[in-house]
Amino acid sequence: MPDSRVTDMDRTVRLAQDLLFFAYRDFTNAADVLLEEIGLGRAHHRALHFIGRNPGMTVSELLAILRITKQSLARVLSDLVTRGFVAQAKGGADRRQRLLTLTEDGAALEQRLFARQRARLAPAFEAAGPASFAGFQAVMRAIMDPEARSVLDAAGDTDVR
Amino acid sequence: MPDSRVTDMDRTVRLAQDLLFFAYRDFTNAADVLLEEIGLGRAHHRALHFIGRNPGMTVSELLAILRITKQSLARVLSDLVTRGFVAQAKGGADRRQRLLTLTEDGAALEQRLFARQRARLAPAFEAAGPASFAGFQAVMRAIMDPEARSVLDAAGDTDVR
DNA sequence: CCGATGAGTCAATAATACTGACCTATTTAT
DNA sequence: ATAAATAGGTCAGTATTATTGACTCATCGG
Repeated sequence: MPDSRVTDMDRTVRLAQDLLFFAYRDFTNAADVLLEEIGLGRAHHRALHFIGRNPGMTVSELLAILRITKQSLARVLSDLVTRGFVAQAKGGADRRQRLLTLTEDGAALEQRLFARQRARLAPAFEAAGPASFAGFQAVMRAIMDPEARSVLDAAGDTDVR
Repeated sequence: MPDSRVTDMDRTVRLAQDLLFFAYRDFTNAADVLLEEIGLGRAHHRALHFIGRNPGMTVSELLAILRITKQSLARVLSDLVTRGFVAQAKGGADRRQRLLTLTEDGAALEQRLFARQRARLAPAFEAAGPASFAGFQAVMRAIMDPEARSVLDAAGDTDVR
């Protein structure tokens, strides 16, 4: 008979799997109704979010964050450019690059989508309290790839408005 | 000019969006290589996980957790039954129900998938410490639908082995 | 017995992703 | 100056996961 002991950490990890699934499911769902009205999908929302958060980012940087292929992003991005939500500008230092920014319309749309998710998240954070949020942040950072933590730290800098 | 003040909570929510995206992305990625070897997808993994966690659950219950349609689940479930990872038994009380359980093979596969995600999560939890985990748990619970919290509490009971 | 429910199924479609190949413009290194 | 590498775009084909809507069958409950 194999040793199939279940450790405390096993139980903790099982719980965390459930927590991640349900919280992420309901977090993403929050913006879905609005997205459907507008005729965009979650992939478009993700692109809007990260471009809004890192204005002037390159296509390569966005690809690295989303971890999808160039072809998958191409459709999403061309939708957003065609509909006037995202603008592309030639890079100053490197003119091969296309620096991505939200247009005024894009920023307005992103704000509306953001408001939906804020309505879901803000009460949760207020209920849990700042100490819990700090723990949440520490754990989430520890889960992700080290490279993602760097992106996160860099994003904070450009978040001034 | 519209009032476009950015509050502390706005910044907190923005950060949380990033945290949720990156942590979930890398958490789910952890099992992907193994899934591909076996020829299954993430949808199959989710089903295996929840059936393993709630042995004897009905198809309806699984649908409610995954929040997908019957048709989407049908393909996934029939794959898993055909390949001998999931067994269906007629309900005792209500014989219309099909009670879902993992077979021995299914439990073994789920263990292997679990091990991948544990390898990603356990070090993160150890690094963050128990206090942070408590905060993480509190926040994640607060984010999800109240109904999901009930499912979570119920799942804990059947997790004895 | 009859309406409601749990489950399964058919057909058609959409969103998101993939691989692999290829092209242009531009930068960087030799 | 030229060659290799890089940033970005594009074409064609395919896979996965999801959708809607309509329908069947078995079983449960009043």
